[in-house]
Amino acid sequence: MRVTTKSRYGTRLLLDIATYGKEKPVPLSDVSSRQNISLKYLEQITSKLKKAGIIESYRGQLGGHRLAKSPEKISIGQIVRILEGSMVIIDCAEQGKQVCGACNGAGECLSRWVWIEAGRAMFNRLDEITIASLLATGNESFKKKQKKTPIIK
Amino acid sequence: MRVTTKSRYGTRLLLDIATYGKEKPVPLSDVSSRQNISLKYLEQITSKLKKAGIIESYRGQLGGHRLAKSPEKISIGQIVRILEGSMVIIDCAEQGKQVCGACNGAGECLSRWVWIEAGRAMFNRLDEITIASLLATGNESFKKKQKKTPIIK
DNA sequence: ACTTAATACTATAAAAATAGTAGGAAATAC
DNA sequence: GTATTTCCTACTATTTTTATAGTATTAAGT
Repeated sequence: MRVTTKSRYGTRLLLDIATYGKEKPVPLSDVSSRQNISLKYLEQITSKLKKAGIIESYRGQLGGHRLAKSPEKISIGQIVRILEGSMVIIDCAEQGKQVCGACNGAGECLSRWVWIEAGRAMFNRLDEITIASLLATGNESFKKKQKKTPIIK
Repeated sequence: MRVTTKSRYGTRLLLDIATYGKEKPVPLSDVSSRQNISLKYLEQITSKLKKAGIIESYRGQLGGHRLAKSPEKISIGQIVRILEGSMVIIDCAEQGKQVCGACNGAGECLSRWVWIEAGRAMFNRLDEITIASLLATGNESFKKKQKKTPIIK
């Protein structure tokens, strides 16, 4: 169980655009070299973010991407929902989807609720964190936590 | 991003054992037919749960598995930690693991904290839910919802 | 002792998801 | 017209997940 690179790269992409895109659109080639992420892969990510109204894009020379909303209004929860393939912890727990056949047997319906809860807890937290809050306060609160996590090698 | 079948089957397995294993050990063949999960796959899951001290196993005829702890002391968080391949949301956010190279670049260290938070929020919730609490609250409210519907594994 | 029913272990294979590439078309600035 | 950029679609490689298979071991019942 892990957040895929789409969400992780997407978050870094938006942090990058938020940081460097105040004056002018940020081209992906810049993001690619700063973040060390494949240009072509970034293109796929921006495509989704654009369709979802998170960023706006400009073609041609001097083109690039910028945030379509203020960083306060972009939560990590949104980003993950947009970029992650299967949104919630298990497919059949998603809204509107059919309940799985195993629900007939003992246990699955009980446990299905658990995964809904797990996803809810995670997204509740992720919805509290925004691009703005990350840029503003994330740096310091992170540095404190980082001391607790030993860096090996 | 999804919880794998290991955790989901594992939870159902333990619910099953908790339900049917009060008197005698529960053989996996029973669990397999009740839960409609491959016997061989269940064997792999029990192996991990046994090593982690969640269940105890008995070979031979009349053998099977039973809980090694009281159901109150088995949380879903534990189960997921034991059965899920990459425990936390991203590998490099796990305790004791090397921080990824991208942390040197802008953004990743900021965002890395996010995924740690996400995992923390999820596990905090999952640690509150136990096999016992599931069985206690679940039996009435969830068995009603069971319907015959398409199978999603 | 022999049969049966179970776990234990290790290896392998099939399927699905993830991660990344490739090539070219369209737009825009100079 | 050229350089730089997004846009779009398809493809491929890799990894992870999800099993299956086969054999060995253990214990109970007869």
